[in-house]
Amino acid sequence: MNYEEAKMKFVSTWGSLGSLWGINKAMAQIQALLFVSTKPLSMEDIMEDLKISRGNTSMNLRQLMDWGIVTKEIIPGERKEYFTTEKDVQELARIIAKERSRREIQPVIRVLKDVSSIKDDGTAKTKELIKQTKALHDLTETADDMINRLVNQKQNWITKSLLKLIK
Amino acid sequence: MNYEEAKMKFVSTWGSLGSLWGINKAMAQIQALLFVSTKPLSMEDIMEDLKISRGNTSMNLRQLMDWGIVTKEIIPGERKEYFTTEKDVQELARIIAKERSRREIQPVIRVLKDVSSIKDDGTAKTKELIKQTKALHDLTETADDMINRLVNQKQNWITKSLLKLIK
DNA sequence: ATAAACTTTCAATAATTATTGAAAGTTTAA
DNA sequence: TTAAACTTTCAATAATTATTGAAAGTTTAT
Repeated sequence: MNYEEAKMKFVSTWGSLGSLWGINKAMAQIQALLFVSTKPLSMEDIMEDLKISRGNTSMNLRQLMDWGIVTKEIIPGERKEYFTTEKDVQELARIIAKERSRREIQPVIRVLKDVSSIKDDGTAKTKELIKQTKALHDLTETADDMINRLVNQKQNWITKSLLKLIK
Repeated sequence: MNYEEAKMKFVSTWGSLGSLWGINKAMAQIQALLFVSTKPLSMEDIMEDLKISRGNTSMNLRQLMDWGIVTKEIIPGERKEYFTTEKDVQELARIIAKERSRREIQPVIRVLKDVSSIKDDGTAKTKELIKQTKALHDLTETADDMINRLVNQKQNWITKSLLKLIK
């Protein structure tokens, strides 16, 4: 496997993994491309390499910037805008975890709280609904909290946490 | 909010959250419905409650069974098949984490390993590709391993882990 | 062996989501 | 102020994914 093959394989695999962290294919591929690039890339560069349209590139770059994963780089003397992504994997994990929590997990926690707070009318089915949604609420909230703690220990969080679990 | 409203709210929220754990809406809604039901439900029951077709119900129940989340319940004297879901949230989390790891994370880890193992031809771009995919490989592998350790401590894993992290 | 009761399969269709491309918008240089 | 260089927007379209429903398949009771 040569450089180009390996790069394409990485970009497309990372792209199809997008669903795992809740973003679309093009968005994940753009991020992957920037992630292994030695220098900032222009919109032209990205369009050409991934064979996607200008509009698509523009929209997905904007989304990546909203996530805080990609930043605009101004190169003096150049008219074009250039883009780079966060290169540190741990910082990347931190940003992604935080955003997913905010966008998807928090709203669900709120619904679970509402549903599990309905008035207990004494029937078995109401009791079951309350019990089960409460259990789900507690699990979701605790897991979310744990992940946030983990990722907010900026330095080497995974290694540290793992050590604590093993000992 | 009365029982029916609360139940529907829970089922539809959990359904739209399906994407978070990598399954489709109907599948997540069926699981949600079983999760708060006081008794096993038949295909009829599910179709009626969620207003989805027989085919859809059948296919999604099969998938839930493949995941190991839902099981068939034979009720003596009854011709119909009945279904129940795992009711314990921690066991549920364990199953989901394990399946997602197997289905999605492991294949990606393999690709990252392959890509990061290409021959270093000395160029800056090859060095960058190797370095970055190796970092991603290590992060992904360690995170996956950590999650597996966490969820395999069947009893109260979240609480225990959290305590270890706080102290 | 037959038929009723039930489940599965899968081609057709619908719904959703992503992508394009061209027009409108913006910025910069002269 | 003009025009070139570039980016954004968004309606139209394409691609993907989910859903239906009816025919085929299976099981059970008689």
